[in-house]
Amino acid sequence: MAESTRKRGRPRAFDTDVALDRAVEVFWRRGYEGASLSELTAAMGIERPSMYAAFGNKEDLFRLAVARYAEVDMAYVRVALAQPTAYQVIETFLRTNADALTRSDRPAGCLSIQGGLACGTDDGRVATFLAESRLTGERALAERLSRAVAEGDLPEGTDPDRLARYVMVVSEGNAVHAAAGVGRESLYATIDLALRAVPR
Amino acid sequence: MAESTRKRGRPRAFDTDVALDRAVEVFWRRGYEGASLSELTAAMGIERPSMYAAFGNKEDLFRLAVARYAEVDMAYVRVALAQPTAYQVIETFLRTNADALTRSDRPAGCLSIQGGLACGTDDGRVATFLAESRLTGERALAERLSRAVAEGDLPEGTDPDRLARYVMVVSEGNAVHAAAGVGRESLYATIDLALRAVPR
DNA sequence: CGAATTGCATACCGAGCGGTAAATAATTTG
DNA sequence: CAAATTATTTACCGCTCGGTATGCAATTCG
Repeated sequence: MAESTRKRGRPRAFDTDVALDRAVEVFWRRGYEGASLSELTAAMGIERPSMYAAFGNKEDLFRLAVARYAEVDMAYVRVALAQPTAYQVIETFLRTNADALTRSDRPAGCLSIQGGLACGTDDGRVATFLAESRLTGERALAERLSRAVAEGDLPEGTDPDRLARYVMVVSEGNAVHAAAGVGRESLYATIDLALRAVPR
Repeated sequence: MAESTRKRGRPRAFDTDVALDRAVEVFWRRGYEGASLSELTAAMGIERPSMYAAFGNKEDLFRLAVARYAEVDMAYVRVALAQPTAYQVIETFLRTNADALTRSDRPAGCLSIQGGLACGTDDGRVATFLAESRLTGERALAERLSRAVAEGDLPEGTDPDRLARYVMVVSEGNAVHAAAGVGRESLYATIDLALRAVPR
């Protein structure tokens, strides 16, 4: 952010963003619980205490990883939301989402769903956090669609919340399929069908 | 199944199906990894060695639990597949699925998805198993829809595999939403929209 | 130059994990 | 009845988990 004024003490020997990207990948493949600190720190190229000093604890690291994921791997959402018409917003969102779910250089599927729908001993805090972060995306889409209704870009009486939820349902279902190995072209075919339900 | 001919040795002091139902619930709430043997056996009302003697190991127990889940908690699928028209098959499937995802006496969501999309050290065997079991359902639906195309119940040229996949995507997305606490009425609203994409 | 501050590496902690050995209890077979 | 068989109970195993105490290395401040 700001210019890094030289700090006292021994300088950090690794780049926190790079380390975070590595952590994203491990959490993505393994889920929150399935990712052990040993695998995480090995992938991040640092020792355990460095991770604790830099990021807090495992749960903190996961939340930061999800934030980084949203910034880097879900950049397509902002592009989609900027499309001129509601239909284009939805189509772009679903197709670029499918692309992201099936990138050959990334784990299949979506961190937000892979991360953990159900969890162990943490009283579901992680699952709740992920659900809320997905809901944030759903609300952003709903607001964009609401604007579209106001602008006459969607038929009068269209419920933007319901439409946004439907679009998210399709994207989440595609994420489940992608995690199971379904390929990009198949996801596209599903989207072709799903788009028939979008009012225009 | 068959009449239980008296067996030698000390008789089992618990009902395996009842115990399995309890295990289903724990796996459903916690996921495969999140469910510890301590919590499982406590819920099943038996000690650890009894579980190992009766079911094998944790992974075997999980597979049996999923089978039991398919038989008991997904009985609605068979009802849906038996509907007279393709549209009714799909609508019944999605609505009864939404009911199952939001039963007040059961965990929210779906064991097959909650169970674990990504897993830890087991090389994804559990995730693969769950994906295959979902695929079995998708194929059953595809076959039913294929018959519908042959019978002229769906427009000529309709691809039953794609349509089946779309329906499963909607049901899986709804499962993700349900796990996050979205209620039955909201799922119904999504289904109303989703059904607009179904050819008729 | 110290002195202070910060990060790194080794080695370790208690707890919980999945799984099991061994002794005992309940039943059928002869 | 005793022998054989099977289930249950208690206590335990080695391992890995997330997390940390401690001592050393690298840097800035005065």
